[in-house]
Amino acid sequence: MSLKYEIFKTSGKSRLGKLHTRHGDVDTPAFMPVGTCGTVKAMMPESVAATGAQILLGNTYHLMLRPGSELVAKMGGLHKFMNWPKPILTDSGGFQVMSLTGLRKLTEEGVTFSSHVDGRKYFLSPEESMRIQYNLDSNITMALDECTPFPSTHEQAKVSMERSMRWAQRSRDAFIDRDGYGIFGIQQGSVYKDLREISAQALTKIGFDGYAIGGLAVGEGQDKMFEVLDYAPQMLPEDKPRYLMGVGRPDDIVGAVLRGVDMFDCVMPTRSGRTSQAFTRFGTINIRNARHKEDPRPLEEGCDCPLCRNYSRAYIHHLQKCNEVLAVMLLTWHNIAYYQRLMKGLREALANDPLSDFTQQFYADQARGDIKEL
RNA sequence: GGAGGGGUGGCAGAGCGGUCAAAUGCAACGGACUGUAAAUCCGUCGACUUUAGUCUACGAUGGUUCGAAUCCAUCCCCCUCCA
Repeated sequence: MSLKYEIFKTSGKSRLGKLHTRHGDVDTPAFMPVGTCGTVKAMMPESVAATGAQILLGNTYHLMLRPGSELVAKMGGLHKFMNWPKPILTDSGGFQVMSLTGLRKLTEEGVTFSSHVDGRKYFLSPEESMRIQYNLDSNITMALDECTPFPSTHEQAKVSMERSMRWAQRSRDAFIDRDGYGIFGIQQGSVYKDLREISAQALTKIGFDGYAIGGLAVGEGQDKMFEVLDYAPQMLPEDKPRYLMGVGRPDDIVGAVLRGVDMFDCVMPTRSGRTSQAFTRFGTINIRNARHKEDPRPLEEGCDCPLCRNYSRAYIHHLQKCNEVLAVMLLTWHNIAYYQRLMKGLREALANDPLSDFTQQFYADQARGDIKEL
């Protein structure tokens, strides 16, 4: 295999590790900010790096439409194109199979999308997804899958998962091995344990550099998601990174790390930054709320992001009310910084047992968020 | 002085006899957001009670009418054009 993964220490089901890629290392547990269209919305790549992020997520479907993977290749690859020299993982388009239902047609061969931009038709097969991600120079290519929607009956989830497994094989076959690059398979099976098991076995048999858990955080709720995570990670090879796709809220991430997950991505910190929700040690804050109008305090005491270092809640509230882009930029920066600080805290706790001290403090702090005066 | 056009909920602005507590937008207040069709979407927005309902409301007063934001009279303001 072409991607090296080291596990330094485990604590319960949790693991402290490091993933080595051609473009640098990634300490795990890791959170990957989402940069769908070749940019983390409202952030300069240098700023994203300043938060401590070591790897970004890009998207096959969106970059295929604009500007096209050939152009990105011609411009020297996605790292150079977007000025992000560190590792990049690209989603295969599998999430769009679910999120763009109605704009796509699914067959055994692949998916035909009617572009949400101009209606033009695009065909995405496992082979085509591999070719595009190769063009993008992605360090971690994701197999093309179908993110199974929730709720799905056992039968629907089975049919969907089985196709994803056939596509996983085709993805693996079409993937070109290179040093410092790798491909991850994606487990499906919705909330059904037997299907998750079959899926895990199929993927393990094919053999990947890492294994993702897909089809979660799609509306089933945290309780059900944790039920699945109580067993799903352990079904996957122990010596490879495990990536929970699209998750999540801070407490989702902590809960998943405790259950043995190593990698995460989510639009939550960036999207929330654009919709005035800020994440803090003491829970979320909607900076648009009137109670912040005359609050001279920083958003989060002790945070070293530019927002918290230099501006008051009153000022961010004002910027937000005026629809100023700076509000979006600063809130996004803060949220990404918060997520990276959370991951760093988890890693440090894992390095210096016991992890339970950290998680106990985390849950206690989050609970205090109910006190609105904070 | 002459001619004309207006005054509607925080603002702008529809409505021009009943289906009007009054469209729509903005503002205000709150909520949602999980591999990004999202700087987006949803709700509330006269008062009191709340399935329902009661009361006070479209410059002011009086009138016509079963019924008026809508028609008439008077008054008070505002705007445009001509002297």
